[in-house]
Amino acid sequence: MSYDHEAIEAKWQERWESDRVFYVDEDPSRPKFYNVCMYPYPSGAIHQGHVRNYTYGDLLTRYKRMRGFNVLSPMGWDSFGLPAENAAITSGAHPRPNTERQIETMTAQIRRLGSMYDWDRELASHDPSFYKWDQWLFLELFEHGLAYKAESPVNWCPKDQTVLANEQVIDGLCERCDTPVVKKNLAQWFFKITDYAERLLADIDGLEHWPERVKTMQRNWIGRSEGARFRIQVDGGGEFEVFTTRPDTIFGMTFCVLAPEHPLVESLIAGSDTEAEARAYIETAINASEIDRLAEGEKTGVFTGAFAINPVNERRVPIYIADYVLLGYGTGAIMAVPGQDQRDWDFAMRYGIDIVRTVQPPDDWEGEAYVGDGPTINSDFLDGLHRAEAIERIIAWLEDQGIGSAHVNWRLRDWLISRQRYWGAPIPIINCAQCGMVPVPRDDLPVLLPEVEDYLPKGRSPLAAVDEFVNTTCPNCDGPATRETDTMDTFVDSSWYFFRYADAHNDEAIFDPSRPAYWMPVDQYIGGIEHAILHLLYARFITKFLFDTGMSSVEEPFARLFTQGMITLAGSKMSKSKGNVVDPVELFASHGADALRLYHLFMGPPTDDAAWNENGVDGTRRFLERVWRMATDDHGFVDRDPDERDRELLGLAHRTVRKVTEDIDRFHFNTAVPALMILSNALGDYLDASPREATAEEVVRLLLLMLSPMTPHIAHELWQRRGLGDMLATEPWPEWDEELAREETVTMVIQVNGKVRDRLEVPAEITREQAEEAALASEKVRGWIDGQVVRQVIARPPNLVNVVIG
RNA sequence: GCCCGGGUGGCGGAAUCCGGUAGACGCGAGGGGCUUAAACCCCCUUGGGCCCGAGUGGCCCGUGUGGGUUCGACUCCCACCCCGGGCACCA
Repeated sequence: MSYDHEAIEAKWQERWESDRVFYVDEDPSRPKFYNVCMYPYPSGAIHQGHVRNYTYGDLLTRYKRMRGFNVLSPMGWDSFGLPAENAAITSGAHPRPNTERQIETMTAQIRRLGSMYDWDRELASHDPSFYKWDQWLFLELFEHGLAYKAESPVNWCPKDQTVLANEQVIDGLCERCDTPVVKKNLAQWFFKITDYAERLLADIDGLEHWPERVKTMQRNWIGRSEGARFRIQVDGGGEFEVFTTRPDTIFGMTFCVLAPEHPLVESLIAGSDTEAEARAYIETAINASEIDRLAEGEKTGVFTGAFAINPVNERRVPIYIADYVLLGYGTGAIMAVPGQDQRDWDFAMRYGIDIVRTVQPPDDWEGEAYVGDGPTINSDFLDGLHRAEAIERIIAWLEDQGIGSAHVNWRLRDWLISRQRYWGAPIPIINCAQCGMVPVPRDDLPVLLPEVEDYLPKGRSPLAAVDEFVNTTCPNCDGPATRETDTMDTFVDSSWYFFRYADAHNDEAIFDPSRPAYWMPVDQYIGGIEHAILHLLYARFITKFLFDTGMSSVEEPFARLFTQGMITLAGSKMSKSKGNVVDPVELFASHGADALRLYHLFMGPPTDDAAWNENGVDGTRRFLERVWRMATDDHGFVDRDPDERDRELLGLAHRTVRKVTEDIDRFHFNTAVPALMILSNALGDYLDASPREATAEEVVRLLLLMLSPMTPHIAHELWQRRGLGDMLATEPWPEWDEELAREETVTMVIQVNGKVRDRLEVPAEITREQAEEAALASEKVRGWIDGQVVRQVIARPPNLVNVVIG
């Protein structure tokens, strides 16, 4: 190791910090660039995923800075929530000191990477000066009718002992610990994200610079369905409402199905012949974990003993209970049309229920339920109409009868934000026997999270056991009252923290709107794909809410989103639990931050998962060693006029500037790095011959400028040593000269019938005629043509000529 | 089942957007130089097969499979297979 990375890296990290190179303020005279990497939760040590993330982020910070932008790149800590709390429990330490120690360690490691931030804006969500504004935001939402408490079946993780948002349940398992989630009926706090469903969906179209797959995932999650809602009478009294996307098939309704938890069920089965059977079925269905319930298979159900009246034809149809109907979607009850729905078909076949087709399938139709379009049949006044028209007619009819109307249904459900865990922001509500739910006055914020001895999860919030926290007085009537003891989901913190960076020390307000008005939207947001739905959807929702209340100047928080791939080793994601981590801290010591950064940039397309190669960092280190040697060795420069070799090398250098610039702009870092390697290899060859000082000097200068955002420490050190300046970071990004970048000769490929038969060195400005002539004059080509007719000559000077013979 | 990605040497990958030299660059491997020796460093070879007069040589095959379009296809179109991810009894 010929260069001392430890010394150089420490030196420059110190310099950038003491010179405050990356600390910024609003500056209307320059274009702004707001660059944010998703803030990490303080796990205690950075891993290669962080390194990848921050390497990309820092490259962009430095590059955009050199391109003349006023770049804000802040850093903070997602320090509340389950991961931080579980980490504390594992280590036996209290969450607060444990979290703060971990933040310290990670801060040092992030600094060691040489990635630069405006640390003056650092924030941490467990800090009362931050979560005070979570509580403020909660009150805003509450007062706008967008935060409410309701009892409903919620997802409960038995291991973490808390409820989870729908978004945190993956395949019926807890997102955090993979424990099967069960349903519980609990009174919980929700944010009414469904009020924003329409806008959250529609505005996805405007997110031009978001990955298509993230947009698709959000669209699916929001899940808009158009159809109708209408009421159905129960024979003998009572009614229920159904939602359908196919009201045009209503004449084919031969039974109805209610979800096992549907509130009407009890009165239907009470005293019926099948009561015992029904109760047993409901018991099983409700107690089944989500994962069992979702397993697609035989449709099962039980007859309630009651009948419903089909409103269009007065037909009496049986009402069943079946767990393939979900309480949480639509109305929890359906009209079943087996002729036009495969699930209903399967159910009808199993229980011997009539099937009436209401859409004429094609003549060659051999399937079961027909879901395609066709003329309506067996449907009285709808007969002959196709789907769109039939839907319009039947909705008009339902409206006339006063029993239903057109309806848009959403898959998206309200965001459950209360958690029965210690490590979060207390919900700022006081319950008073006289006044009901009373918001904590804003002047009394923050509601401090009490320091407790016992913070272990036990099925209800640990705060409930703290009398001095729970017992308070009502802000309204001064009578005795109790506090809410649940804490807020940590995703509440991350849904607005990027606004706070713009005005991080404001203790009068969540932020002064004029400050994020300068920085927002985030120009580049970088993070993992795992946040495609949860965090990004919540952040979009809260941004829209802040927009509506005049706090935000933008409706969408993130103009460009970049989702990086995972780092894998031996085929699986690097993780401590799998024991296959490669510790970045060890590599800082052995190879240096620059070599590690460069390897991350080089290893593959940033969006793709990348397989870790243990020798990869050796390779990038070797490259940096060569750059070091070339820039520091005495090469015995020759005093001579520039010749062909100089022009060629300079031309390559300018072409490299062009390529690296274009590649960085489109996030193709993995091809920008090889371009620099090629240039440095060419420079090496050049220096071995009879180098001319002026040429070598210029090429090294360009090389260092381009390396500056990628491997900043070594680039800065060499820049300074060569007397090019004192602070490379503030130099402008190099321009390329098209004239110099032009190649004088190129290799022209000669094909015969599309196969390469010869290669000629030709001037770059060769004309079509000259190219054709040269091709036909080629010895090798003439050998192939020999005796055959040349039918066509396709010339694409200066790269290719194809001679078509035969 | 539906919706996104993707399939190229021993490995990561390049070329794919916009059809025109497939395998850049790096890793690994093999050979050689330097060295008492090793490390470092440097040089050469490295998709598969074949031919000869052995060169600065030539031919054939080759980008998941099968078709198609084209003078020309890793690239575009159709069908299929496989891998990864997302959604999913959503009415």
